[in-house]
Amino acid sequence: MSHPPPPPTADEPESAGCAVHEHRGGAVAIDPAACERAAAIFRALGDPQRLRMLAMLRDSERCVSELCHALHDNMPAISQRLRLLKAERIVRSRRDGKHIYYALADDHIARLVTVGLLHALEPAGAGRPPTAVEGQPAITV
Amino acid sequence: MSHPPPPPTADEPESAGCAVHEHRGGAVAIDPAACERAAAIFRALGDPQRLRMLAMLRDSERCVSELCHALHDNMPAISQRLRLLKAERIVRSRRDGKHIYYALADDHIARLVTVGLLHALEPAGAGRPPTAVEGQPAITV
DNA sequence: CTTACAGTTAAACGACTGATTAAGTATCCA
DNA sequence: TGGATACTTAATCAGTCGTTTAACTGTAAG
Repeated sequence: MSHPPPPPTADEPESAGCAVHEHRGGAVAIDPAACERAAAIFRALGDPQRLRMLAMLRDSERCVSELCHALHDNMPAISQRLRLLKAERIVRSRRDGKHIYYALADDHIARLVTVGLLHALEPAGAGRPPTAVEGQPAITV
Repeated sequence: MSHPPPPPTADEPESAGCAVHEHRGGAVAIDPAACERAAAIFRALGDPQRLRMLAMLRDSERCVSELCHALHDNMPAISQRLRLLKAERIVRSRRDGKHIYYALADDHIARLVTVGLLHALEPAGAGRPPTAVEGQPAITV
């Protein structure tokens, strides 16, 4: 009792209240806005149906009917997913006559989809753990 | 009316019912299990709080108290998130006395986190669109 | 202008998620 | 053994997400 957890104020006090035995410097220097945006992208990728769709679009652009047929789903469902993906600027759309063609917005998305799917295909602990020693060079992306 | 959309049977008929004007071969050859797994990973990354945590763990392993302090959140909340991440085999845990240290499970996760955050930092359409012409070499990851 | 095709939008509803509070487990030290 | 620290688990509950049905918009063809 007697020390309720401090409400999430957005500063970085090294004061008491949280009895951590021994702190490293606390290099939290992560841009919150970037986290928010990246999480939104990941969340949009975090659905099997949407991911399948994106995996298809990675190869080439497709119109909605094609996606419907390939994914065995009805048009409103596909359209809703496309709308969500477009709102996150993950896909682009282009009209051609009666058809609307969708494609990935940029290469980064394609890379994310590919890396994710590759990881999913590999055995459980394929990439050896990053050895957790601080001071190793940053990941080269 | 008069042609209700076929219920999602799990085969791939090129029969009628879906009036697509002109199909490409339909190279849907995406492993559904891989999609499911990859989507699960993306979904786990798709939360700002969890992503911040993973961004910290990318640098070095941390115990729960450290994460609580750095992220300004209470322990059960952190613990729940860690549990979820561990269930998806995204983080590993190691006990040392009274403390439990968490780290990323492997390099792939670190790469995904890094790529996602980098993309989020860049301006809107930084990676030029992948030109959508089929036949270009596969993305080299 | 009317019909058919291609796609979007709206609204309702069930399922899942995430935060919170409280209680429980595990390890160390005196 | 008792207490304190470090962390986990359980249970509740509000908010969010995704699917579904139906209605609506836009384009081309006759």
